[in-house]
Amino acid sequence: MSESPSPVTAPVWTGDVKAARALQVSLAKQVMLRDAYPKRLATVAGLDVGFEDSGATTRAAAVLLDAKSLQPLAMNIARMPTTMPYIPGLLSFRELPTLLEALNGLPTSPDLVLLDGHGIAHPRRLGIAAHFGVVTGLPAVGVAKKKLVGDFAALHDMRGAFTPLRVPIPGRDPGEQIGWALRSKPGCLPLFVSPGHKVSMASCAELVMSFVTHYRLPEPTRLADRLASRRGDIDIDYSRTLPLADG
DNA sequence: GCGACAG
DNA sequence: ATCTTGTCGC
Repeated sequence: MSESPSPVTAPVWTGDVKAARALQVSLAKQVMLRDAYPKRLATVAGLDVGFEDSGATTRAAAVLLDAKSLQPLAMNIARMPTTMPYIPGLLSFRELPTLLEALNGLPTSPDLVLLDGHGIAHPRRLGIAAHFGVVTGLPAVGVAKKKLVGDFAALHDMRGAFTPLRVPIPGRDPGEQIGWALRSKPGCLPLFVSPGHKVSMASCAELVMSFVTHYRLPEPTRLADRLASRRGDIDIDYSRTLPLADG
């Protein structure tokens, strides 16, 4: 017998916090912490969410970039009615449905996805990037601007410096590492990077740094953030977009 | 009880 | 996240 392919299903908010947390514990077991993405990345996507109508509408932005030049190749915006409030630890139930719709609107599937929020650096090891990865099967990394859980030592104020983000474990001294505090830009607060799916702890920090130019945020997430928050537009390099049916 | 708390 | 003035530094 062959395994039934896991359906790409967005999480459904039923109002039951206990049930949502139980589902997270279950899905967290499906997270793959190994580098399972193309050695030579062709494309990388950035995903982020913003709100309209005072929060009544959830707006998700997806940007596809050339992994080498970091030039935008395509973008897509999706909107859905907001169905639940923000609850720390349950962010994916609020934003994932719209993010998946934005992703599906891209012309091609990316080799890697960067999301605004945490990967496994989460109370139950299933932040939005991990949840996204398990649900789509795509390699994903979480890039958060603030920590949700864990502690980290002082970090050098040098571009690219990173130190482990750990969570205590009764008994052992160096607790469990759940991610990294990354100084993507000197003089700026660090970013919190953690594996989402099919990406290893050992490589995720440097992987994210490979997408950072001179801003605090890596290009995929920075551009998606601008579109999601309508803080400006981005220039798509249509000359490199694969032609569709009739042009 | 008190502090923490992605977006 | 969103709102929104003032301020620091290259």
